[in-house]
Amino acid sequence: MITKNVAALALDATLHARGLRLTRQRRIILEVVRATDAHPTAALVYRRVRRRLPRVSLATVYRNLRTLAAEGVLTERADPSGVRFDGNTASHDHFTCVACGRIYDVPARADRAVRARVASRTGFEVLNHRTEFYGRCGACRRPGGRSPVTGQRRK
Amino acid sequence: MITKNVAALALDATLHARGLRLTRQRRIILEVVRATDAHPTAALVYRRVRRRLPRVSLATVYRNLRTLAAEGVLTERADPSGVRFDGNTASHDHFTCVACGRIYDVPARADRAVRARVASRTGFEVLNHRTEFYGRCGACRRPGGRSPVTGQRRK
DNA sequence: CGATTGTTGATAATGATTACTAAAAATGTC
DNA sequence: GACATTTTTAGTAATCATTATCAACAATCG
Repeated sequence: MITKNVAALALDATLHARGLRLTRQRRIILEVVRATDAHPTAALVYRRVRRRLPRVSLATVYRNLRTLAAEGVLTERADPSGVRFDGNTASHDHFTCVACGRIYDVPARADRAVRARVASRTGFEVLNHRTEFYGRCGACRRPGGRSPVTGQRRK
Repeated sequence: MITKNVAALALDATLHARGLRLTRQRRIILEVVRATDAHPTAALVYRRVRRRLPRVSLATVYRNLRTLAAEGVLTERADPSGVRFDGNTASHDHFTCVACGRIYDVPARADRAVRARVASRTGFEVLNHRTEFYGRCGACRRPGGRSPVTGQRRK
């Protein structure tokens, strides 16, 4: 490839500093994760990567999601439905709709007071924090939305 | 059984209202989860229950953890290391030590303002929220604690 | 008691993730 | 570019956690 965009160059440098290479597979896997805010599972990433790299192996997808998460290039999240990945590495919170299961990003408040309070109470060193909200999203609150109990559409 | 304590009676009533029975297995599984604040995995619960009921089946443990969680008698939590259970159903936050992996309970602040703010910003209905803190706990900060990077003891 | 319903233990089945390995690709050196 | 070295890949087997199945058992109710 003759041209590379700036982001790819920066990423390449980041990886190289750790003895890692920016392969075609790795780049596309990252692009797929970054292209959505739907917090995809490994299986979903695999399906989408395969549209662009039909011969990619599922193991390659898993391996790279893990590697990229370890490098901090993307983040890993777990909830009872399984492990999900998030290309948005900026600090942010999440809202999980108990009716439809969708996970929405919520901008984090700039709130170092919260960390400081926990640190002073526990004596622990707080490096990071994230809040998970649970409730019903706009779509599910409206008539026709899904009930959180029955999962059926409301009228 | 001739005597039952009040808690067991209340639980029995709760379950009966849903057509569920308080069996020996179910009661002991719950007791085991409640007896620790270590947020045990299903495998750990199984090992401990077996000390009191040597013939219990792993499937019974899974089945009941799921059932009890569905009844709201205990809660289910997931992180990248897997699914864990929490007998403390009071609203509280968590602190995960990135060095040793231990999960500590952190008393929740009485903070409806946080929920209200998210609700007004998103238009969603917020039913619940929980904050996850990450950092190094007291033991791991001290000399001899584990480095979050290498996992080795520090000197 | 007898009928009904819920539960258990044992184990098979499933699904997600990881381990393994020979071949291929990327990188560095001349 | 050719070569040696290192990393990565595809394909697949292995592992691990969880769930499904089902016949036997236990609790509950009339």
